[in-house]
Amino acid sequence: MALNDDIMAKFYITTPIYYVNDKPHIGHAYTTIAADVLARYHRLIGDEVLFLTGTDEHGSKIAESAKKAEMTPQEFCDQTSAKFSLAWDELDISNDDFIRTTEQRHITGVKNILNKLKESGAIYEGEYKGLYCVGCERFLTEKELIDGKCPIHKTEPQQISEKNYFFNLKKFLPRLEKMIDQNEIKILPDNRRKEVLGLFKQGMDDFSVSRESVKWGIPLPFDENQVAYVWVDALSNYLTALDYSEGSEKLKKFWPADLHLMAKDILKFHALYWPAMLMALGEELPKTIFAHGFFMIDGEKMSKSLGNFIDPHDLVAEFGSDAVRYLLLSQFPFGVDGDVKLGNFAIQYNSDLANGIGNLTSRVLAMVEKYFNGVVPAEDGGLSGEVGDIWSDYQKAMAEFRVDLAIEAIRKLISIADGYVDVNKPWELAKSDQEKLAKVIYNLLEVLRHLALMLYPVMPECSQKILSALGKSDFTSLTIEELKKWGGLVAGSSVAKSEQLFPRLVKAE
RNA sequence: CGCGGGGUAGAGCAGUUGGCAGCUCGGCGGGCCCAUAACCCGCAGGUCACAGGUUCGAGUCCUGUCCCCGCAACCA
Repeated sequence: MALNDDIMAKFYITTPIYYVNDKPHIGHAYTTIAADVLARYHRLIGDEVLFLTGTDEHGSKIAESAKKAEMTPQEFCDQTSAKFSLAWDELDISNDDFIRTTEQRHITGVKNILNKLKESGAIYEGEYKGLYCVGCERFLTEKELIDGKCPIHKTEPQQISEKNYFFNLKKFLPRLEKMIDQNEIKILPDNRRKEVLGLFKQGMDDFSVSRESVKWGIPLPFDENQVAYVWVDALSNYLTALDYSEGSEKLKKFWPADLHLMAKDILKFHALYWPAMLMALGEELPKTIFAHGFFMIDGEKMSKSLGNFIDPHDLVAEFGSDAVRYLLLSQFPFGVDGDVKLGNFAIQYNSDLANGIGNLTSRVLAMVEKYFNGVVPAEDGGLSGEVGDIWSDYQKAMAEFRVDLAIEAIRKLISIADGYVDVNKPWELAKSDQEKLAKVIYNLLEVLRHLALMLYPVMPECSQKILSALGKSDFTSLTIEELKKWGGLVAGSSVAKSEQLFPRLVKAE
């Protein structure tokens, strides 16, 4: 976040690119929604945002899957990649770009990167030794073997070695360790940072950047018989989306990335391999790498064998996009692992969204209608202090990428407003004190405006509905300082009733 | 002794630098009638996994023990 709110900053945020060997599931959605919330928040505070997501489409697994589906690899990728795009549309994801590793701009960029790495001397030739199964046409690990044989073909794999190119990771480790240790490159949450620092102590080997046996990939520019190893290919997307080359305007404008967001499983690649590659390239390192946790579904790990992957599409169909975004992010603190009980979704939907946001909006707008014919009746500052405090909490949370705490702040604001109604009893004031009634209603309306603004990153649709009921739907031209200032609503302007934001779900118990 | 995370109210989780155990949901009791059978207040419910230790004081720091879960096989 910009320390100085009146200077417009850029904010480059990424999700991992998702591997198209799989359909989008709730885990992909979690990462992407979180990124979207942060991207939208940064737009709200006036940053120029580049929010990137996309799909990772190379590798022998893809080629195999395509074969099974009787398609060319490209057709297969087109089809699955489209499923991700569609899923993100359904969830109102506001990504500015969607990169696919089979796109020409990516292929060109990766070749630029590989050439540059080669020229810098970071890449050297070596031998990759392993157990190769002819039937599978790939290397197997020791642990895949059953009785020393390939579990699929029941044959003993051959011990062979192929020529490979390696990246000289070790050379960059001392400098990288120092930078991470001194938080020049921030790794969050803090326990993940410690985990990464622990890896340095265990020691790490150079990694291979190419494969000879894989055909579906990007050929090395200096050796056409090899294709780029999946991580070199995939990680590069953060640069190739900026048209990585000497004179790229996008690169100048947006690099380095402000935030690489991902789940904890691929932290190692982002915290070690990627920065080391960037050092070799002579590029700046990402400012922050944030690895969030995994979740379990009803106490069980998400896995293919258990078949408990959830399709975000089904959730959206049941609760709506806004609610899914809210519910997923409010299950547990952002960053740690947590358990998601699906049965709680409907309960929480009713308590937080229907009874909370929906009902508050409804009761306030109904009172304006009833007591003042839908006209903002006065101006007052009765709740400005409380709202200011909530803004502080909210912005602090967002600056620390703690989306869950931002939601917490929103909940608190709703609770304040509900309590304010109860204490002031507008229905009694209507009979005794019109002047005070006008002020009370004004304060509630103004709270609604602030609520809607804070809601915008998390639930854009609901936010828009509230703002347009208040006649404030166009806020993009205003700075955050202007927006969050108390008194945005002017006496005499008219307010519409809103449709039910979150219809109550009938408990299916 | 592979590395790491964790065991706090019926459920899901917070507890920052040690200073009176909190939040949400659920349960029970009251209040209110503007609102989506919504809202507000109060109550009950915890030996903070266990055993030691440091301290005026430990959920928090130290030592040990037990249990759960990740990482080496798909996977955010």
